[in-house]
Amino acid sequence: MRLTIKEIAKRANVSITTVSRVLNQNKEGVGKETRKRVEQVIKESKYRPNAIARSMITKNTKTIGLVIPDIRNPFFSDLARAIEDKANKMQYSVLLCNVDNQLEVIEKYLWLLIEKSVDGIIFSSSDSNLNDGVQKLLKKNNIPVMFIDRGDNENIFNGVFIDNTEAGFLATTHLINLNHEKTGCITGPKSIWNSNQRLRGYYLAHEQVGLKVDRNMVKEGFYTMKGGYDAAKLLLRENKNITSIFALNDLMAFGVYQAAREQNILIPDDLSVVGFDNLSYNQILTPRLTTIEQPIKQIGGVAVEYLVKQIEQELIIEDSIYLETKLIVRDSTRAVSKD
Amino acid sequence: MRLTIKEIAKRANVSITTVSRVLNQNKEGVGKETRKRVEQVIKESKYRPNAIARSMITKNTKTIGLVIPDIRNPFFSDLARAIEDKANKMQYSVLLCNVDNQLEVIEKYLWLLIEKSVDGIIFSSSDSNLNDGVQKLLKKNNIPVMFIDRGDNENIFNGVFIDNTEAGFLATTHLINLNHEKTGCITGPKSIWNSNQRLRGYYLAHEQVGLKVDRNMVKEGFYTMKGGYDAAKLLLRENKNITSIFALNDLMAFGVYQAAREQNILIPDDLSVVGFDNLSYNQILTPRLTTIEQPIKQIGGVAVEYLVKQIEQELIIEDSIYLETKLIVRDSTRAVSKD
DNA sequence: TTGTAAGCGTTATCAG
DNA sequence: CTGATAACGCTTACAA
Repeated sequence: MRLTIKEIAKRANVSITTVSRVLNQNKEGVGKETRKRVEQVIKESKYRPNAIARSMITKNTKTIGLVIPDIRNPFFSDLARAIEDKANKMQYSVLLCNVDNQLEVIEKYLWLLIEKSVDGIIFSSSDSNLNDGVQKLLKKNNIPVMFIDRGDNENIFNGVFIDNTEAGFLATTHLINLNHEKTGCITGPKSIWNSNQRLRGYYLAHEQVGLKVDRNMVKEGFYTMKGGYDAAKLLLRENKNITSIFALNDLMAFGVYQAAREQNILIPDDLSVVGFDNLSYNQILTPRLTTIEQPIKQIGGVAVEYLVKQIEQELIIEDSIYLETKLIVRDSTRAVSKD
Repeated sequence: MRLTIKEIAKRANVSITTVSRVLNQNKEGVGKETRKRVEQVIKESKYRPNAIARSMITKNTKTIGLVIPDIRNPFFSDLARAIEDKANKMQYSVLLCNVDNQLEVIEKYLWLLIEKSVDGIIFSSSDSNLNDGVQKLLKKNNIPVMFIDRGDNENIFNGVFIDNTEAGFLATTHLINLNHEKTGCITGPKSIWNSNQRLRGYYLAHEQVGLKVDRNMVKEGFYTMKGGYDAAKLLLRENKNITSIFALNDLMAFGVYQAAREQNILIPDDLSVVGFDNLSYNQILTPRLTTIEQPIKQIGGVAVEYLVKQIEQELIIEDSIYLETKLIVRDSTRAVSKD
């Protein structure tokens, strides 16, 4: 059986209270000699306090739930890593939940997280609205939640975001400034809010300079490589005069590269491409991809930080946090000569 | 405050024991009427039992720790996903631990997992030997451990593996059969056992046909894209007559593609490339990469399955499990004409 | 079928 | 400075 505080107390010839004090308070409450003896016994016995029992009293588990669509998506693995690092630094552990954007799975997991008494939840899912029941449950159980990347429409919970519209505008304007008048756009799933925002930026950028966007120029690519590939093929087939493509995430931009290569379309000579996310693994692409950088590490870090603030200071974060994006111009975009 | 079983008992006008019975046993022990009433109250109150309190009694947490180098490595995110899926199906949650192959971090995390009383651990790290103290601790606390991908030299714990030597042999033989007599090899870190095994397969394949391997033909690529890129450049510079490269994981093969493209070396015309892992995201590569398929999903699934077996049946798995690999021939390898 | 009570391993309260 | 003792919210004998 596992060692308990009781056994340590016995071995050190003190009360369990004293052992507990040694375990928890660093300075006061225990005589120097006693402390030394207890510490010695703890070390010798390789005793570790039972966090479960501790949680019963303290009402915290030092654990946060991370709810994301799929850890295999490199955007989310980058994010998960950032979150885990920061959480770890702040003495929290991370429970991983892949929910595939499925409402039932999300709901099931949230119930589980409640049962397991996580101290807080970091949440990112396409479904912009949490199931109503779960929402109330989270509120009722007073579990702090931070959204990242993808928000809830009703702003019941706060989060860490970027200005997707602005970023979409930025990327599109970059292409327009390069004289591209026929820019296709490959979007994420229609249900995902941030994709719609980025698309909105794309439209706004065109509007601002009086450019009209053809209906055929916008295709849904589902935020996947394959989706981007398929959408690019459609785009290239239906629009002979297309000169550039704005993919609303890097994954889909990869798909565009693939489609272009298959059709012997040269990037950037024949086609300029802009992505979104600046995933670490897009280094592999030749030519290097021009893209919007999301401060993923920072997003994760800030999310944890504010979540812990809410947890420990029982503070309510009034507003969502918005972090800056940046256009990173590399080699996949080039100016076209004006007609 | 959060609802407790006591409150539910009060509301349903029964004892907490009865509520507990309704919560846990599905068929017996409670009268039909009573059960119905209690279930009704539970539902209305949106009551969820406190898993922490339950764990105190039952001595299990329905949680497993997943210790891996870095979730951003697509091999490990594929694996993590597989593990999480299977664990979830078996009613377990997954605590994520990125340890970057650093011994202190590993040790710190294992202590944490012990404190948190995880029911079992799935472990993958380059450092082939666990710290001795931790090893004993795991044994002493009787925590089941399954290794995956990377084992411990001393076979103190079992795991799910592939035959890396055989797979390395297979891949190399494929190239040799294609008349490649000058095949470079890009390895993982020297400290990683599975890389050494794959390299051994590479040597064996050459030996078998009486081919000598030049010292310059083997470079360390550290299992990273950048490492593969650097190693490929070295390989190409130092060996003018090289006709193929075997990268000991796909990530490094990506780096080889990049280096080749930069030097206008055509794959497979000028250079054949074989990878290892068959990561889902290597679809992006043109030409499609010939590689060794690791049954990642199965590895994760089996690891969880056997871990849970150990946990629930308190069964000791006698031997490690070895799963089959497969050579997937695609477009990155081509025969060279014999001199 | 139902309920009483002990106990899981801690922390917190209060007394000595 | 130290120690008894009561909680925490459940499950599980054991009793009725």
